[in-house]
Amino acid sequence: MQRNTEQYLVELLQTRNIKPTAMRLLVLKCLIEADETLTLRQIEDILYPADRSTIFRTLSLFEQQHLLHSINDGSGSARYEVCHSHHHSNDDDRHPHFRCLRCGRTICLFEQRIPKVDLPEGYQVQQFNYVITGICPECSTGATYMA
Amino acid sequence: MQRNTEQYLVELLQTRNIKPTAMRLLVLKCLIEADETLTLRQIEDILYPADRSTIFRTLSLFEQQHLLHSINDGSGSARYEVCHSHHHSNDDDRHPHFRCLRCGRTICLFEQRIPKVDLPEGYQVQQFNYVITGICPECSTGATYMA
DNA sequence: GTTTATGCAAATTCTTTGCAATACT
DNA sequence: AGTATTGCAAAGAATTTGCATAAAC
Repeated sequence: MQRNTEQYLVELLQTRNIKPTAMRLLVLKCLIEADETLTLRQIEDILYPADRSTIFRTLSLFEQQHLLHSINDGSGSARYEVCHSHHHSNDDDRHPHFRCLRCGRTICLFEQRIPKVDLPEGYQVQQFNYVITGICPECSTGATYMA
Repeated sequence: MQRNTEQYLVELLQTRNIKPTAMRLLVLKCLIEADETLTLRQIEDILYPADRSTIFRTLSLFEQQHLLHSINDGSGSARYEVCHSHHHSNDDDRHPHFRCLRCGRTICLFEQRIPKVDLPEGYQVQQFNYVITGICPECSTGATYMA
């Protein structure tokens, strides 16, 4: 890892009160470099032979400290993505996601906002989750995307 | 099961080209009578001692025939709900769902529509999934709802 | 009698935890 | 030394499949 990249990651962890260990830096780097959401399994593969439960606990910690959020896209496994807003404990940077049924990727639709729904009186909202499923542009054109 | 209720269910299955067996009628009835989404586990409990894999295969068949859709609310298990629109193979009746973190229910917000997001060129959309998490009115008022 | 549906058992996959070993301060 | 982190192993939960039996056409 480049020294200045590492420095950036260290600082990112510190802003969330997370002690920057080697494993945590690796997991964070992995998530930041992916331009799509990753499953635990995918991270495990990328960081092989790192241990699954360590990665799992790292992800849980990150989520608890609002450094990442997990999304549930109906694929059967949770997917993780680093938060873009750096407003602490406020996950209002959330955008819709698109899950491609052909290539299996779940892509962040950064350009879009999740349109809010007006709820009746009495609901306390914590989070919005918006997932569109279908076929992504790469897979539509015949040139099936292979991750 | 009342005779006229049964007749209704039989017809509903037939409109989707599903042979109305006893098990299928029970699963369908169970889903229609619930005013919330149900997990496989919940259906299993309601229909005890019916077999899990039979229910599972029934649900898969129903979904494939667009008689129900499954939603993924981040709770760790898929939830099922009968389609309201009876337009064949068109799941455009979808509404947002609200998952209460306290009582665990996932409620259908029938009054709301899922606001559509404009996607860039090239995306083929099949489905929209919108889940809001938080605390439901019953649980907010202190009188925690117990299913 | 052939096809379809069901029930049982178990495999698979994903998630999560207990605990001992290691590293850090 | 004392606390926090990691690795291994395995428990738990949800989903899915193989196969033999039973039911339907």
